[in-house]
Parts: sequence; structure tokens; C-alpha cells
Amino acid sequence: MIKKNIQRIIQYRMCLLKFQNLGFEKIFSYTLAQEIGVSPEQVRKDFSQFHLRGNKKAGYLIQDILDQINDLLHKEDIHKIIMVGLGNIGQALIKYKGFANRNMQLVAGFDIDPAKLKKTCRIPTFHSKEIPAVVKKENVRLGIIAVPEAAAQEACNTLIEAGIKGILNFAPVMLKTPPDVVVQNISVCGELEALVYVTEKDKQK
Amino acid sequence: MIKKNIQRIIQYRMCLLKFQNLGFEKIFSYTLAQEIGVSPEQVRKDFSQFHLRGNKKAGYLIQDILDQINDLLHKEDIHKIIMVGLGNIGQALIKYKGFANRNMQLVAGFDIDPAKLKKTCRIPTFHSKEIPAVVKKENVRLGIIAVPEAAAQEACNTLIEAGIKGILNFAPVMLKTPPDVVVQNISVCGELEALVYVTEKDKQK
DNA sequence: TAGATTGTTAATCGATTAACAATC
DNA sequence: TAGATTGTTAATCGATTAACAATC
Repeated sequence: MIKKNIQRIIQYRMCLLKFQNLGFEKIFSYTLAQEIGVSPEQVRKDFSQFHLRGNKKAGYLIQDILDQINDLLHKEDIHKIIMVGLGNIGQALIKYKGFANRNMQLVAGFDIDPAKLKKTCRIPTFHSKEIPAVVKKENVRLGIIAVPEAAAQEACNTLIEAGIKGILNFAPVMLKTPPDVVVQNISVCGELEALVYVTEKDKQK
Repeated sequence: MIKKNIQRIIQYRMCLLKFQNLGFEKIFSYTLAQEIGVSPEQVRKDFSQFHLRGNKKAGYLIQDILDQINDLLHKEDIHKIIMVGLGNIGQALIKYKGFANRNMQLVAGFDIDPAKLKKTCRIPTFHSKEIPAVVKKENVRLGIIAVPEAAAQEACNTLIEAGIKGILNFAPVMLKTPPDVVVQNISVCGELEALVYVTEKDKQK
């Protein structure tokens, strides 16, 4: 499980960029806190844990904090990602233009279905058997799994075998991986089910 | 923040269905735990908190536990959902066929761009100004926001105004909502950035 | 019965919040 | 200086893990 403090650091970064674009140079823990819905103490605690320092009375220098967070998140590099599965989700993410300005790049897509490979696509697409070759050639460390549930573990095994170290998994299964490969799961249905639970519970009150 | 135990209950459910389909009638906390990557104590604790009871020595009756979880998650109803934003993500989720067998149904899509409304679609689509009318007519409680960042808060306000109680938000902003409206955020880029952080940290060891 | 498993209570761990000294 | 803000230490809270009695 990925620590919550780093997840918040990622949010702080987006927020700092937003304020910088609005022309601000400094920001207080209070402002940042309000923006992402936590307490100012939480912000200062998080910053403290990552050695992000401000100035007493004068708050934080946005550019300074951004530089340091960018270091933490390795924003000096462009992080290559491959997409396994060219169905609805896979195609949608390939079309998504938001990766570039966060230093992420989808470099290739894969599927076992030749029909899926024929669709015109912004990035090169290959049969899944080419995964190891492309991963090695492009030196990719991250992969997204957007294949049907039944094919997910096999896709995962191929990625691990190819040397992928981080996997974002859209399939509704817990993938089995060695300890040096990290998986993050996204389940749209699961999130909706959780929303049903909490909203129906609220209703009863 | 939605409690972790209910998120796991949702996972247990999927897992129980899987074992039921494989022909099993009973399951042990140990098996379930292994399948979703937690400890057997965690499973028993979660079950205990939701009053899901098993049999000493004989484990849990899958059908029995499923019935009770289905009650908890209100699986007796079909939960209607509207989609705001018919871009890449919106269109992909509308095409996704996995909602139906989890008792979810996307009933309508909305966008402010007439061009997006013209695309053929499995569900009815309307201009966003129709949101209140459709929500009232269909009695919808859940909405998905898949619009660009700049339009997200306005879309959110419209949903709140229309009476939506739970929002799944794909836009990279913290939405401001009253306490009776719950938001779950999904950030593909954010998850990938977190993966970069943990995998690069591992590399240094 | 003996062994295995549940279910609950107690202990531990980690994360958040509160308090407050430092200082600009 | 007085007031406001940071940064750290201590306290609290919640979630996980451990221990173990109950019992099938």
C-alpha cells in the first residue's frame, strides 16, 4: 500500500502549479490545506516529513517547494508507460492528452486481438507477445493493465517477466506479483459500489 | 473518506462470487484473505464488524455471506448513474459492459459540446442543461464527472443542485460539496506518479 | 476427544490532530 | 514589539495485528 503522505504530496504539487499559474509566489499551509481539503497541520507535517521547508511568518515559496517535489517525483525524467489491452479503457487513455504535462508518456499499446491492433492509434501498437522486446528496447518501467479480468494475471506475468516495476491495474482482480513489483488498482465499479453504500447510509439518517 | 472495511467488503463479494462460480459452497477466512492479499484476522474482523457470521471449524457459507453483503450494498436495486462529459473517459465507460452484472446502470450522458452529443452512443445523451430534468425523472442518485478540469466544479454544482448524492470524479481537482454529497476521486496520472515514486525508491536499494 | 477455525478482546502500530516553542 | 506562521513534539484516534477463549 502506497503511503498517504506521498499521495498528498502529489496533490500539493498540482495545487502549487495552479497557484503559480495564477501569479502567486508564496503560499501558506492554510491556503494549501483548504484547497485540497486537509488541515494546515497536515500540510506542515507532510512537508516536514519530506524536508520541504518554508519561512516562519512568510509561508512557502511556491517555486522552491515545486522544485523539491519535482525531485522527489523524478520529474526530471519522462516516464514511459505501456498499455496492455486496447479495449474501451485502453483506447481512451491513449487518446488522453494529460500525460505529457505530467512528464508521462504512453509509448506503446498491446493486445492479443489483431482486430484491436488495426484501429488507428496515436501510438504504435503491437501483439502482446512483443511486450518484452518493446520494454527492453524503450527501457520502460511502468505498465497499465486494461484487459478483461480473465486475461489480467497472464498480462501481469508478462509485464513482470519483461522487467516492469509498477503496474496500474484496471481489471477487477488482485494481481499476484513479487515484492519488487508494485500494483495500484483502479476499480470504477468498486468505487461506485462504495458510493452506493455511503449515500444510502446517509439517506437513512 | 470512505472506510477501508467497506472497500474490502466489496472485494470479498467479488471473490465470493468467483469461488461460488467455481462450485464451492463454503470458504475459510484464510482462503479469502489470501485471495485479496490481507490477513485472515482482517477478514474475520471485517466480517465481525458487519455481523457476517460463519461456523466454527466449518468456515463461511458463501451464499449466506453473499446474501448479507448484497443487502449491505443494496444489490436488490439497480443503481442509476449519469455520465457528465462525453470525452475519452466518458465514452469509454459508456461502452463498458461490466456495470450491468454489478447492478449499476448508466442511464444518460451529458456534454455542453453539441459535437460530442452527435456521436452514436449506447445510451441517450443530452446537453448538460438537461441534467436536472433527467435526474428528477429517472430518480438518479449517482453521477460520474469526466469533464476537463476547468469545467469540473461547475458540473459538480449542477449535479448537487439536481439532487445527486454521490459523485465519482475523474477531473484532477478537489470538488467542493456540501456534507451530504460524497465524492470519490480517481486520478490515473496521480496513481502513476505514486508508482514512479515507490518504484524509483525501490531501485535505489 | 483433538484439532481447526471462528469471533472477540487486548495490544500494537501508524496516521492524524493538538499543542506549543521558535522566529520572522 | 506583537502577531502570525512554521516546524516539531506529544496526544489522540483509528485501523491492523496478536492473542486466545469458544466451539464445532
